[in-house]
Amino acid sequence: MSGDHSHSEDQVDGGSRFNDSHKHKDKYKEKEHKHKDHKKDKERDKSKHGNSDHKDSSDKKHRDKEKMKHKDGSTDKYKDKHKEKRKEEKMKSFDGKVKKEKENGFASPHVKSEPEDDIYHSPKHEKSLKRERDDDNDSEFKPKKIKTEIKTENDKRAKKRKPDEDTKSKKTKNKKGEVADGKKKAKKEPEEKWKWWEEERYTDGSKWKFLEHKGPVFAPPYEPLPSNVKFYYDGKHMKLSPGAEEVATFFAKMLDHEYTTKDIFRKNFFKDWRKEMTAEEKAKLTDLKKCDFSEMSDYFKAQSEARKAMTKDEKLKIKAENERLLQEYGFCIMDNHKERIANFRIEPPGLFRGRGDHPKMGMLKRRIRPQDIIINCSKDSEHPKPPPGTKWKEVRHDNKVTWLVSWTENIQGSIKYIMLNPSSRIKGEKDWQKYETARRLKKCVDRIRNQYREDWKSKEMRIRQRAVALYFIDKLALRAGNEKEEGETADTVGCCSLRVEHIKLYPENDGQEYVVEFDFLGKDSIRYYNKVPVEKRVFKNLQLFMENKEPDDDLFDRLNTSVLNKHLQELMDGLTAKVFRTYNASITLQQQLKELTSGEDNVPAKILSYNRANRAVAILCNHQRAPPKTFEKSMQNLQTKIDAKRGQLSDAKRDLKSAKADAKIRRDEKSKKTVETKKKAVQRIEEQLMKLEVQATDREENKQIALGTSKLNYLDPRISVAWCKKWGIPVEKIYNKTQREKFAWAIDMAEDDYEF
DNA sequence: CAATACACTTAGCAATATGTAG
DNA sequence: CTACATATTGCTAAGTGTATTG
Repeated sequence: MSGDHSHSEDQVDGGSRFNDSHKHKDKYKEKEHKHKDHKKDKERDKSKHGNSDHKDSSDKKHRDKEKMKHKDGSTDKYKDKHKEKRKEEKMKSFDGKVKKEKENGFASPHVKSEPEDDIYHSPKHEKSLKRERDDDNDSEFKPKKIKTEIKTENDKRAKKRKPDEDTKSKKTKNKKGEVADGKKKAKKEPEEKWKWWEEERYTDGSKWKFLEHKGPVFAPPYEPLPSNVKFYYDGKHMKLSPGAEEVATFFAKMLDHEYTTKDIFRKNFFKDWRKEMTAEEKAKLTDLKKCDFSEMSDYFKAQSEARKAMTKDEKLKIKAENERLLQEYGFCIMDNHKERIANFRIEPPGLFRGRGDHPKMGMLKRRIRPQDIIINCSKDSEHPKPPPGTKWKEVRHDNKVTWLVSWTENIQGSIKYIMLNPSSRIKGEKDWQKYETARRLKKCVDRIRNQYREDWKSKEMRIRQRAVALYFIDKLALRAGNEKEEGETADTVGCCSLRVEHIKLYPENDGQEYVVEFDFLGKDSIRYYNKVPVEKRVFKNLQLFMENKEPDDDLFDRLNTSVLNKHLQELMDGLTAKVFRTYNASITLQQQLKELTSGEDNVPAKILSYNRANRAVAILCNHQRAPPKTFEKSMQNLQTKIDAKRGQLSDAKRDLKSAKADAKIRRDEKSKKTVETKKKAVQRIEEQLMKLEVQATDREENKQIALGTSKLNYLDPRISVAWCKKWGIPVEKIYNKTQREKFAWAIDMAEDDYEF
């Protein structure tokens, strides 16, 4: 870890900036909004600064500039965009249809390899290797053993696999045992956890050989309002057609939300609503302001009250029905194992609410029907049946992808998928692989850092830009920043898409030199605010990049994510911008744990240390949350508890003292015992008090920081597991049930000496 | 290239479940 | 038990990144 040099300090340092950021944010909050909707706080606050000072500095760096190959003065980029998403289907031809009888509601997967061979004839070579435990630095996430794989001749995509996975091919058939075994497990019995991480993985680019599922669960059909719930237009009652009424109810349900007051939201809604109206309705309803949805709104509120007030029995019934649905639709069979599906319900229709300042907010998200749905499953499985009287759009058998169901969503035209749960083999393998890639970066990060530092001096503008951007990505854990189409989404940026208006340069600030102030909205319109001192060369480069540009010009006009990633790919196999986030997050956790954990601490104190380490990462990655609505109150409650405990403690101490005095006089066994008991009591209370205090600290520090995202997505779980083992902390203290399921592989394989 | 299509990860908040104090 | 606080799960938008297409 020596290689992580000062970098780590920067990052931890970054912590203080976060507080600044929040102060800033809070101040802003007070100033600008009353805010009933905390979401709003995050929404764009275009700072007025940044416009003024990019010009004045322009003469300074002539020399710098002369050296550069500025192709032309223009700041154009690849900026034009227009998009129409539509996609065509492609069918792959597979022949051979073998249906197995069902078991457990699923056609049973072949239990031996023979049938497979029948189905997918012409196996070519393949390989697969047994994975090995990765406890040591050197291990790679790579198959170590060759496995049989089957390629279909007409499978066009067979070539897709990664080069490194392709390198050698050998034919080894060793599947049977596993298969037979797996089949048993796929049966009714709960199945002892399957350790997929001890098995070989596919190396031919296929994601599965057998896939069977029941298809999606559709949103419940619209239930028209009872006739006593009326809609009024311009004060007059008006009965809406079912189609128009449904859309109206979507709006009515959101009436309390602030965004129904937003112009864009209303405009988009009204436009889409009108599309659902009959001709007469369309003619009559011309002004949203004259629409009165209040009865509808009240009705839904009453409904939700009624739901809350349901008897236990009724609630149980609903629960049971949900459970039934889960059992029927919530699982699939993939390669001999029953696996949990993540999202088997189709998204119900409603009004789109993007995050931040979204140009499409309020648009109608339409209802998805069977004919919109593409099913993906294996040919030799029992295909899911569409609801009676309907048809799927398509049933395909593409084992180069992991999804079971897809459809195209109408707001952005993007594709939505039903996929497996994070606990599934297919997700877990990928996750594991992600951390292995980050660990490989660890081995060469010094080299890469040296290289980009060199590149700050390059005579080519694009290389300098690339190097400065990479520096930000590395040092500040910024996201890559793909370009987005204007007008389609909220205006947010990442590193490569930063604009001049998003940074401000201070040759000197608060006693520090070369300070860069970042202020922009990132993913989910979460504000990133940070002031960081940077190296002089970086600073000078930034001045250069900003020269003669307007605030809304791209800072890195000769760079985009694709160029950057191509470069990274050359530096290390599998390296992309986001690997830096994973790497820096994980290495920071490891370092912080090392630094903060103290052997003498008791369990709660150690856990506080863990949370603090986790927090350092969350800060680095800018994972924020709105302070919980009940935050103040809950802090207060905790404080009350603490005070009470303190009282208890002094009482107990007093008791102890008198018991001691008593014992001194009486000198008998009984009083000695009393002293011991009292001592114990004091100790216990002290411990409880400490626990509460620690809890208070933890909570306060966590006010607007979300730990979950980094824990789930950026921190190599083996670091946490190893830490738990090393200090004798039960892993349940760190990971809840879902998390333990997701990280089962890590919990099983990491030893106390694991090093990221 | 550059635009587009696609697949899959990452993200915060809302809804729901669970725990706990009264 | 209820009421409330807190933890967990669900939801789905919004990113990243690669392959395909023009």
